[in-house]
Amino acid sequence: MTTTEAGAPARYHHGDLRNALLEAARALLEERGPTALGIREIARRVGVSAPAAYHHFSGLDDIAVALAERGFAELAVHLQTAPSNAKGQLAPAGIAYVAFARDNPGLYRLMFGEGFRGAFSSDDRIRRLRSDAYEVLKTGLSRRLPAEEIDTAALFLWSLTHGLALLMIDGQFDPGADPDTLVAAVLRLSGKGLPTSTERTDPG
Amino acid sequence: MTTTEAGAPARYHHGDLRNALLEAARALLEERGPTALGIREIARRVGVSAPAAYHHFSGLDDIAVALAERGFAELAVHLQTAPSNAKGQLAPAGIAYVAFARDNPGLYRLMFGEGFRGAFSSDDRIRRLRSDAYEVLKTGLSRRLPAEEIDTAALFLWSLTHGLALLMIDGQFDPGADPDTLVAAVLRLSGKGLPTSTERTDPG
DNA sequence: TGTACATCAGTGAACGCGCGTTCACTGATGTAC
DNA sequence: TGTACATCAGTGAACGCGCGTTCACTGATGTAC
Repeated sequence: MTTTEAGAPARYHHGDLRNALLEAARALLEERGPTALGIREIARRVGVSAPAAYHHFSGLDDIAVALAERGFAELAVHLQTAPSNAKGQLAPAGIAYVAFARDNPGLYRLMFGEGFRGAFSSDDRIRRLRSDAYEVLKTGLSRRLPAEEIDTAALFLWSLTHGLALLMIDGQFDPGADPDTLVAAVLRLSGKGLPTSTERTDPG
Repeated sequence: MTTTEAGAPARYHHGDLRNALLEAARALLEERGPTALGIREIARRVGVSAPAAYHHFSGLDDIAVALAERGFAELAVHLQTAPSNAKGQLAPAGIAYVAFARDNPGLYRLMFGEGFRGAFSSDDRIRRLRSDAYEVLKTGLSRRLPAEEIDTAALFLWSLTHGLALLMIDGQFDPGADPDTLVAAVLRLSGKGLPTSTERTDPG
């Protein structure tokens, strides 16, 4: 009965093809990036013909959307289980956020539309998932900030973590020996502000 | 003699094809994104055969690199001429940075590798340009911060502006009536820090 | 001032590729009786 | 318990497309004498 496990010899019906396709797609995503996502290559990796995928997805865009959905769901779990998030501290969640992106760079890029901008912008599922994530962030901030500052603060935090995550996975700078330490140091500034800063904006 | 201007009737030699190709490529970039960059389409827009481009570029990757080079050069000018940057204030430069990305979203994405990750990561010109930009940022900070804090502060600022720029050009949130005001408000937090923040990191 | 010629910057045709998707099909499964 | 049959989940072949790039070529340009 373990024949279904490892050395399963090409049964006609796969049994869990939808899942298998998504997993293969995800591996492809991490190996070659969102731009390289393709139905034929995904099917090839699963050992199935390309048209078989159409019994489970309406097309390539649909696969991309499903991957992004999984990504957002995982990210949410990741953030909610970040240590001491419950105490109202932000750094642990920020560190977890960046860690997720570093662990799943291809997926993270896909989640933000790379390669599928057209498909995503017109898809309500994606829009919903992103705004859900954003609401979680705002809720976290609501414990610590007056209502009228929450929107700006949330955008500030999201920008910082999103930017840091992307710069890291793009390899845009030398992360030093311990990337996590660097992330923590940068996030610490989000509480302290830049020292001796004196920016003013012109009135008018 | 003005025949060379507008209604120029298909001369065999173009005269300034390299430039024309880059400009057409840039328009394409903004219309359809880095993923849609293609030699055939670029040549088509200029009204020239595709192989003609090979007299000026070694291939598609080379065009992308040239575009990114122009982008970084323009961004640098944009930042250096930001109002009151000379006074050591950071907000104007930050606002200019985000404005550049908003004005050239396709180009900005390309500059950070979208669609040409492979080509860019192995290209020294790009690497050099990015680290040049980063040095400019650090120099700006050196007027206001002790040396040992500059690296972290620079990464903090770059992450914040990069993230904010991308979230804006991706249309990830409602920018409200005046996007510039929102950007200014977010950047202001980079000096103040998040109010009532008390994050600590565990020792060990 | 005129002409031969090297060089430069275009051309159209073609190659080979891999893609997403559709089609008519067939093998496997499970349910009704 | 056995059998007919609907349904589901695969298959291989094919379509049409657009791409990057190469090739042999030709028209235009400019320089040497």
